[in-house]
Amino acid sequence: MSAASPSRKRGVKAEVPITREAIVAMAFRLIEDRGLTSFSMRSLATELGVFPATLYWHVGDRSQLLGLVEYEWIRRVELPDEISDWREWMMEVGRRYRSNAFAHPEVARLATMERARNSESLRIPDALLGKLAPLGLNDDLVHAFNALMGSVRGFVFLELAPRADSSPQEKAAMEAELRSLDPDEFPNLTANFDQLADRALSVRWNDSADRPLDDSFEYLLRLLIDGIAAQVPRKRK
Amino acid sequence: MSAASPSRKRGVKAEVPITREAIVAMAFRLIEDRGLTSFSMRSLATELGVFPATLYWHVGDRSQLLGLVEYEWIRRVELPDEISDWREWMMEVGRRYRSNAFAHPEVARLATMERARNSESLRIPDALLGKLAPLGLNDDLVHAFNALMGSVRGFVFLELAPRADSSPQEKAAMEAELRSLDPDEFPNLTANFDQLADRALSVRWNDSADRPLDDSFEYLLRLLIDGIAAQVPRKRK
DNA sequence: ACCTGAACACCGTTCAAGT
DNA sequence: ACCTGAACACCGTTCAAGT
Repeated sequence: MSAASPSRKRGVKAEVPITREAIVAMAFRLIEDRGLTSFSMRSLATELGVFPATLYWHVGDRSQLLGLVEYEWIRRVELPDEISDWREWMMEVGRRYRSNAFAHPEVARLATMERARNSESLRIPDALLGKLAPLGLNDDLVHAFNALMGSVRGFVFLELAPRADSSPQEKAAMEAELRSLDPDEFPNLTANFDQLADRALSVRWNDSADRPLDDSFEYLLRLLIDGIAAQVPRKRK
Repeated sequence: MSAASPSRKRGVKAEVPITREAIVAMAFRLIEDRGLTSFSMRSLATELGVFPATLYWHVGDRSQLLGLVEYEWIRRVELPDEISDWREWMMEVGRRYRSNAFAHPEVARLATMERARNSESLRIPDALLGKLAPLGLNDDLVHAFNALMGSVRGFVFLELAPRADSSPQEKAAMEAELRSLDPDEFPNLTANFDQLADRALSVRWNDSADRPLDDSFEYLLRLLIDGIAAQVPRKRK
């Protein structure tokens, strides 16, 4: 149980060749299937039919491996080069980033939490900058960039956050707690409860996978992009 | 080394009385001083001169304890009840939330990552809703709420993220890497590098504590709040 | 009620040794 | 070059037993 099943003899190569790519692919699968918290180097090794130390030879250590998994995730986001209008382009990039996050929520959370230091992760920032720079925002260029990057990535991260520990009956307990808030302590939440129920951050009990905040995300993108557009001197609307 | 120093005898009370509050306060301090990653139930117990099992009697388990630490953190944000204008009120709440995060960055990261299920954490959402609801946004009420909550919390979280592993020479390596980006692969980043250097998400090497993105945060708040204001029917500007 | 002491089932990482 | 086997220094959590 502590290692490969038909335990190999010393120095004998594994039956399936252990490559860097195979390790990363399996790590991606395990994180997504069993959750980031229950992922471990040891369980990964067991799954590959190999001893833990083998992994260290191929991928350095745990945090380097997670960096490779991150890379594998962000790589999946394709840029919509066919869209010429900068506003539509940004909307679409936002949507694709978010779609990719929902397709692999556990890895997405990982990718937001750790610093993405791979230069591949600069592909999207570079493209975004390519759209922002020609607008003539001057000193606000960096702020528009930060506002977009921070809001979009941050929003999606918060959307995904509760996935962590939502057991069957935890949900019910949470719903009951939210439904029975004290109107004296939380007058506004209780007064507007029907509108918010399971549709607002901090007022949800289901996974975002079940009831995503699609419309709120679109609203946010519009707010940001229209706001930036309003500051563009007078080139195109 | 594995427990209290002058090792007490069985059943003898600790010299310093171990209360729930004392445990939470010490956990807060340890997380902030030594970082979230190196915090453990065992080190906390040692620091309190007590055996690990003692903690479990008082605070349940690790995740419940972290919930209490979270609560202790968010509690510190005071709402600016003296401000009547809703736009200024929201700007100020955003600033205070962010200030509190910078005052305790490690705990702030924790509080964003875990689900804050304490009802105290609904104090700010309730107050925000109290300002948004009278604006007459109708169906957009929930979206404006989500856009504000998600952007602000998400932005600050991303600002704080790289704190995790910034050693002395890691910074220099990162700066060097960013400064020597390939202009063919990243034409826009390299062309606008001076404007972005150490001031943009994904293009930083110093801690946000050293060079915070103050202006970008203000810009984001303005974008959001002005955007919402533009959709207010015609009550107040 | 409150705490000890030991145990259980895990971790990440290192390293000499094998082939 | 690549992998084993064992070891080191940790974890979170449980539980009978003590007072």
